[in-house]
Amino acid sequence: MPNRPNPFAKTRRDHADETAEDYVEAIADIEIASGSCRVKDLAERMQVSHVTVTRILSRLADGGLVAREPYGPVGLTPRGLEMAAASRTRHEIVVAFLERIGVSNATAEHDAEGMEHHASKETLAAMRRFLSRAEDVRPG
Amino acid sequence: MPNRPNPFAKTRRDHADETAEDYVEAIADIEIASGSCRVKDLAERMQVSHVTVTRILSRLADGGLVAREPYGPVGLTPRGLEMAAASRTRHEIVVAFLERIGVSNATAEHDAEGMEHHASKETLAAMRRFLSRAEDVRPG
DNA sequence: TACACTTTGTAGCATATGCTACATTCCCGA
DNA sequence: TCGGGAATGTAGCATATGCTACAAAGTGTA
Ligand SMILES: [Mn+2]
Ligand SMILES: [Mn+2]
Ligand SMILES: [Mn+2]
Ligand SMILES: [Mn+2]
Repeated sequence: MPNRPNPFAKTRRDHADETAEDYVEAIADIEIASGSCRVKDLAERMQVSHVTVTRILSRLADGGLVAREPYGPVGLTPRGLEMAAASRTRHEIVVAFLERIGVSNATAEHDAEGMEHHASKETLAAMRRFLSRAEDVRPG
Repeated sequence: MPNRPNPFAKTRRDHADETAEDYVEAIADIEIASGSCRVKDLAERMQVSHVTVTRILSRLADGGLVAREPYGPVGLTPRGLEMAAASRTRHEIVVAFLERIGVSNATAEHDAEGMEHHASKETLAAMRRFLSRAEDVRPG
């Protein structure tokens, strides 16, 4: 029953997972880019206050996705790492797909940030198929 | 500046418009399907309690999108009608597009309900182009 | 007409996510 | 080492969206 029979309820469920997915993905990104992730880095990335970040990180820590100690850097648990990897993969598929149908990179990044959370496995599979076919047809 | 320079902020803005867009679209749908739209119809459609619907309708009425009187049916103002038409058009484009890349109708309807709010003009234009081309290529 | 059922409204609670203002801690350079 | 700026934490407020429980209004049928 991945798709219970109401689109609006499904969208609400997608949104309930969205913050966790975006934050763990951002944490992984920032760790890779600059060695360690701080509250401040996330606040800048998300364009919210550090207060909002701190509260959300507490919840993610309670949920076993994030490792936190006061005034320390932000880390990911094994589960957080897993979710980050999956989120990044999905993000990349959606961005690549949008670009392939002719959307500019900037817009693709903007739209994908929201759309990615609503793309079901079936839709992601369709996007992947489309990308593969396009690669088959065009050389390089 | 339709795209201010942060994907997460853009996604939050998309979400801020989402409820209004979905509700006016639903109201228009229900009016067409059954002659008049009641609180109860919306609660069923959205799969939420009638309390949630009532509160949201009050806000939409304050915003000049919805016409309300106590215990009466739910109507749309001219602005509400406009928004409903635009929302429906966009919804149909996204659904048709997903189906065209091979997603089943049920999944397309589910995913589109969330994705539609994040599809920028540029992305919608790309989807439209894709649909037109596909129509050119395949007969019928 | 009267009563029962349905529908809508209201009170009050909960969670998630924003914010500013202020307190505390950390860290680096003098 | 210490003093000040940067980073983080906390208090308290706001909005949006969910809910249940109860109250009030509307509707149809006996
Ligand atoms: Mn995202
Ligand atoms: Mn969304
Ligand atoms: Mn929608
Ligand atoms: Mn819709």
